[in-house]
Amino acid sequence: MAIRPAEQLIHKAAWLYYAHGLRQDEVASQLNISRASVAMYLRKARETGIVNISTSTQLFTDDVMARKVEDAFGLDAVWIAPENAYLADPSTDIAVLAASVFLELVKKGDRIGVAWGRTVYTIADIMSFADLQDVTVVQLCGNLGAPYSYRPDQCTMEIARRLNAKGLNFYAPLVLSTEELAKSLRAEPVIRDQLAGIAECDLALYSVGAVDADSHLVKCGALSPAEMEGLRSQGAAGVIAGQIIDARGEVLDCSYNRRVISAELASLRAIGKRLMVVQEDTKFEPLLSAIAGGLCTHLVIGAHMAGRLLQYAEAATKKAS
Amino acid sequence: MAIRPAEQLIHKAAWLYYAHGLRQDEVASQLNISRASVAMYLRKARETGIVNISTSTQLFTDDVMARKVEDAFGLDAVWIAPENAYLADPSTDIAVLAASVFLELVKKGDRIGVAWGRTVYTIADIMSFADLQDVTVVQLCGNLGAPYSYRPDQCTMEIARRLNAKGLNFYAPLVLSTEELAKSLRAEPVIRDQLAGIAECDLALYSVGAVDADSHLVKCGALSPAEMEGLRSQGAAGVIAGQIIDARGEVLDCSYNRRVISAELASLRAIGKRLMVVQEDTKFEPLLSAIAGGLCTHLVIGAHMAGRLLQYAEAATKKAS
DNA sequence: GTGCAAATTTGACTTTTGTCGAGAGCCGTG
DNA sequence: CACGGCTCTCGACAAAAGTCAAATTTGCAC
Repeated sequence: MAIRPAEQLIHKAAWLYYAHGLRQDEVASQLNISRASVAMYLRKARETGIVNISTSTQLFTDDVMARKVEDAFGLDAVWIAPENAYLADPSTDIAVLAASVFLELVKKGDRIGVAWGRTVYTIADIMSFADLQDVTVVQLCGNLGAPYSYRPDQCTMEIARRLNAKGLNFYAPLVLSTEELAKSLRAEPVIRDQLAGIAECDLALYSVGAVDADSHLVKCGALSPAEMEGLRSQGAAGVIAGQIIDARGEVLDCSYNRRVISAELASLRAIGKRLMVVQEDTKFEPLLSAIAGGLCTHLVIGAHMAGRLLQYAEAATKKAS
Repeated sequence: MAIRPAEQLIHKAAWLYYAHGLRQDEVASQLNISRASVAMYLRKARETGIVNISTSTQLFTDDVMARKVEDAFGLDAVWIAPENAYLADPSTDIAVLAASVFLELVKKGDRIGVAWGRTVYTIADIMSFADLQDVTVVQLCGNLGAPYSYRPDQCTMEIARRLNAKGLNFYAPLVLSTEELAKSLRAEPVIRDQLAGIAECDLALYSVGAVDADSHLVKCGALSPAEMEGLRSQGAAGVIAGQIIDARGEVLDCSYNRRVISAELASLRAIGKRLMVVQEDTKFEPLLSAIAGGLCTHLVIGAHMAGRLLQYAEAATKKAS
């Protein structure tokens, strides 16, 4: 990337202000520009990730509850957003925490898989900017053409933009009308390569969807409410990257799943750090399934959900003994 | 580390302010404290590394000159502080840059070797705070009892403090009066372990000293000006972690070196990232020696020094062809 | 060269933040 | 239980940073 003169100025201003600790007016006189310009440059510096301001998420993992959840479910790390203790809007709280955790987990040169959903998009939307080098963000599942603001490709691109990373989109629909077509499309070199590349990721970011009429799969028209209900009776327990999973966290054997273009669960499991973020309390069963299926090593949830998880784990232990 | 209630408050304030982007007065009303307290908590958050503000050092490596130096001397990365373009005090500029580079190179769980000198202490002094986990800072050489403000152990401890890391000091003098004593001391388990641990470091931070009467070795009384002059005529070209090196970057064969308790050069070379910082222009020859001896993979210097290095490299190439 | 649109820069104003001394609360000691 | 020393907190003021519309410069097509 060539260094444009404007960028040079932004960098100089940021350097003098943040690294040397000069005041804005001092920076202004150093660079022979007005202080107002300095203020503007500094904003740009923050927005481009030249300057990074990050808050430690330590305290959210240090939580006793977080430790217990880790132990009970064998997870690598758990962060718990203390509900209603902080903000009026609790779901934002989880997203903000998730974004920080995400940025803490990303390393230079990483390959990152990103799925789709309201949760993921919310995270992308509030995530602060960073200047990671050689980071690639890959889309984990096909696109949904629906006029939704948080389409899979948008989630991917927005996160890539925030990280100053390369975004690798998936130019295929999430779900096709026949199994044959899906099979042929998966065999296409472009698609095949993309799918194969998923297992090479270092970090995945996704949420889990519920199997009900509120699901995005229904809202975007991929499935009708009736079909969804049918799948549920067949054992559908959650939605991961556009695919239906059962209670064990395995792909449900159904026509819909065979028509989907998305990351194989085996590929997802091959990713070292699988960060799952769950905002809604209604996603308790889906989350349990995802954990059961080993689809999550790092977890960000709210205090209430954590409570339910622990309660469940305790009950299971008692029954076992 | 148990979480003290005060720390909890600091963390909450920092979280609301930096992660959620609330204003100080909003944070204050959320936490039911005065805005003045919030301001104070935020300062503490910055000072303890709960909040991290870092500026990308990208532009200093992107420099064409930096690339040329990298290529000419086979270094992994070079950062060049543009002299007098930025600040009144050019040496501060180098130290600020070095501190940023250092923080960029440190990773969680790292073991870091730190040597000693005015340069290193300056860096420690202006380095911003961070909250690295499981980081250990080890002292690379014995202590100098002299009443200097930048003793080896102080450099180590200060950096450890800033990083919230564990500091491992070296409880031995840098130089002893007889070779026998030095040898016995090196064989002591405590010392031996410390010396052995140096090769396990992931990152080293040091500068190189000049062989003249201004050297700290002279100022601290480890060597007399006359002795120093004598060493110079024996081929002394620089000082690394209290040891005298020759122009090839090898330990000079002399009594002084045999009386020193410090990291073996072989151990230093075993460290993956060796960050060398040179402020003074007078340290041209010492720097060349250090580079020749493979004691430096990452380099932070000023523009003037960079120019001299390139000039030298060019001349060497011409002579060779 | 000229004219026009877009981007950049600035001064003046408002809002937000930093600081400091005074006062309140706390704790061990005599 | 009164005392001094200590830390923590707050209100009020001063300093610094953010914002916006107007002015200026820049880039570009004609």
